Amino acid sequence: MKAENKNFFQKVYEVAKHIPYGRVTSYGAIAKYLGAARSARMVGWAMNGSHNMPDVPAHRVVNRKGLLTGKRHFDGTNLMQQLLESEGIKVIENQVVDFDKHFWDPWKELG
DNA sequence: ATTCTGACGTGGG
DNA sequence: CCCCACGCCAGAA
Repeated sequence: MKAENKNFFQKVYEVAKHIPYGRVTSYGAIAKYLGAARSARMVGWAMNGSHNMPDVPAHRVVNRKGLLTGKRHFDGTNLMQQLLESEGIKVIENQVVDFDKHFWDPWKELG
């Protein structure tokens, strides 16, 4: 793991921490915001390492369709969905309802 | 070194 | 909307 990646991870965590309660965003949005639009997968990988990090709501990060693709990386089978629903976000068939409505744009909030 | 695999996204059909 | 192919890059085997 290169030093730059570590910084990249840190940036991802920082952005993720800013996701407001009851809002969601996509991996691609974060990647683009960080200037790594072509490496959206790395954002997901960064989330893989977010387990150690406190205050990193990985459950608020989904793919572009609002699909809870990372649900299996959480403990249990529906922890991710539970967390989202506890924040007032409806989830049906592993998919966020009204995704565009709950979508949080990093550009809009962070500049 | 090589070949998958994957918490993704885009574009064509 | 769906499906498919491709680009992307870090790990695992």
